Amino acid sequence: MSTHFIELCKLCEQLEKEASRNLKVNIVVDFLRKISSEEVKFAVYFITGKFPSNLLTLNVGYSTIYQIIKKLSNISDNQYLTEYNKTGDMGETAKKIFEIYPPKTQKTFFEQPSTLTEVYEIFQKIAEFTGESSRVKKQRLIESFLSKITPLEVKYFIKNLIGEMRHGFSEGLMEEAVAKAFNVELEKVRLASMVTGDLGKVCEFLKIFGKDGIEKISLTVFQPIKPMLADLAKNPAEALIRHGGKTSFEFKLDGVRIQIHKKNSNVKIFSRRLKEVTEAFPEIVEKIKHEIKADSFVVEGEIIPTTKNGKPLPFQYIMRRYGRVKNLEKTIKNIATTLYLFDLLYLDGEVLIGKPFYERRKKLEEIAPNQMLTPQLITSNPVEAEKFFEEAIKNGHEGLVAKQLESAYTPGIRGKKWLKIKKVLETLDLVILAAEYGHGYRHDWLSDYYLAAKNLEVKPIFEKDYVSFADYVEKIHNDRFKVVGKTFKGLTDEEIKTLTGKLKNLILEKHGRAVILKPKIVVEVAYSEIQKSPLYSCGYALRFARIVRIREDKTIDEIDTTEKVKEIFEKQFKTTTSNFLER
DNA sequence: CGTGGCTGCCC
DNA sequence: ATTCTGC
DNA sequence: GCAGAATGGGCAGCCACG
Repeated sequence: MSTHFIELCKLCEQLEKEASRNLKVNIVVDFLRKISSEEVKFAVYFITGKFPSNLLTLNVGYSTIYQIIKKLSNISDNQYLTEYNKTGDMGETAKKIFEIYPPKTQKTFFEQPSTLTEVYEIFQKIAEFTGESSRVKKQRLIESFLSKITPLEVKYFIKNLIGEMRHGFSEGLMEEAVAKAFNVELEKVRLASMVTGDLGKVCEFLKIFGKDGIEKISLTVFQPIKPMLADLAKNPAEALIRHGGKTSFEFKLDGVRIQIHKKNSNVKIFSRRLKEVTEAFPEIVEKIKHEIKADSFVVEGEIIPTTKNGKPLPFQYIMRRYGRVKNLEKTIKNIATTLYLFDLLYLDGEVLIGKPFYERRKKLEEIAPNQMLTPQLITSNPVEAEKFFEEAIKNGHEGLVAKQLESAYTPGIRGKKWLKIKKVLETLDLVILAAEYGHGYRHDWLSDYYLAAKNLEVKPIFEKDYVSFADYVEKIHNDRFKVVGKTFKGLTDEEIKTLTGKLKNLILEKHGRAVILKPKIVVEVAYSEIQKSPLYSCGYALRFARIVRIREDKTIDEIDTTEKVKEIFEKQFKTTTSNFLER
């Protein structure tokens, strides 16, 4: 017995309206119970709005969908904008538009509503189109499907295409629903979801084999596992207290987190989101094959970009290696990598994720050479811990990760067993030069801000001097300011609301959902690093910028300059990698 | 054949 | 990735 | 305290288009 997609859409509408998490879970529990084992995994994907990333890659985003909506309904940009501004949601906007301007339907006979299986097959086909004119084929397929279904189905089909559900029911609550629907302990569902990376499959398994089926799901070599996440701590001393007085500190390295699976001579490398990236790192594969003394294992670690001497390079360099297929050999010569391992999840037939961290680390030390291990210090002394933190920074790393010695590997759960402690840089005082209306629940507020520093080196401006919106904003202000980043983080909803009121009085120009502002509002901005920017005209950008507070006491003459931004950028790498700047 | 826009994924 | 918010 | 929503910079690949 198959389930109609429209039933699932109605369920999502209920979730959207319901605030209570418990009730949301109950609604989904009922749905999962009555659905067939063939379709239950599709329901899991469609409700959470996420397909396992190794299963389907659609290569369809906002832009494509926007074009499709426009084409099918034949509306203008302004009509779309007016409708979008009411909700800030693309799926809802399409639903409203199609109710008023229904697409010309191609159906000549009465069509049955689509089943979950049929809808999934559409997604599969979208993913499968590659190569020449694949974009057109994807687009045509979506167009023909959207013109056959109801506006409500359009809404959720589109939401699934972009993966933004906004109904407050994501993977965490789905795990609860699955546990409840099949009468299994939540922890067991979580574990199964983590070792398979596919909650839909777990659900299908439960449906077919009943509640005992879940015992059969366990870590398997070449089946990537969801990584354990860390919470934030302010400093090493706080981490010590939260871990009960004694803990393990490791350098926090700024690269890409990977897990490496090996069985006999076969090696695979997976990313944090379980994508296989083996091909990008042939030198790592060789190291793993020759330098680790075990036949089969799953290890976890970080690959960082380094000079040939092993000194860390900025994060941007690893991105030139990550996922690279073209010019691999040449890039390898220019950007070396260093692998640091920090965990062992499986070794020669034994699953270790339930074992305490200190035991896993000990076994890791037995099979891996010392220089391949993340530097570690186990201590109960806050002074020593602080020294270790300083040492990490001095060596060009991000800070420390504290790991509770007794803790099991609980992938996905952001608990307090692992704590990250990151270095803090001096803040910058910047002016808000432009802003954008937000999306979803923030659609009525100017919630995204362009941050700019004072520019002392003003050069003559030419008509054609800009390519991006940020450049245009600078031009409007005669280049007196330079944009160094954008942020939506740091302010509370109340502050955003109040600020929106103030900013509306400063509008110089409107551009779609963006506004250019008179330079007036000064904010103190924190960030984790200053990066080289190919996007902004001053050449620098803030990484992870967030507003600390609004500086009512400061005028725009008192904000920081691009010179200062440059100084901080250069200071960042002076101690470690002085020579990379010249390259 | 080069380039720009879009997408996915890393942090 | 970071931050805030409702449950 | 957890789960979810909102959304940053920047990299490579890939396709569309001139």
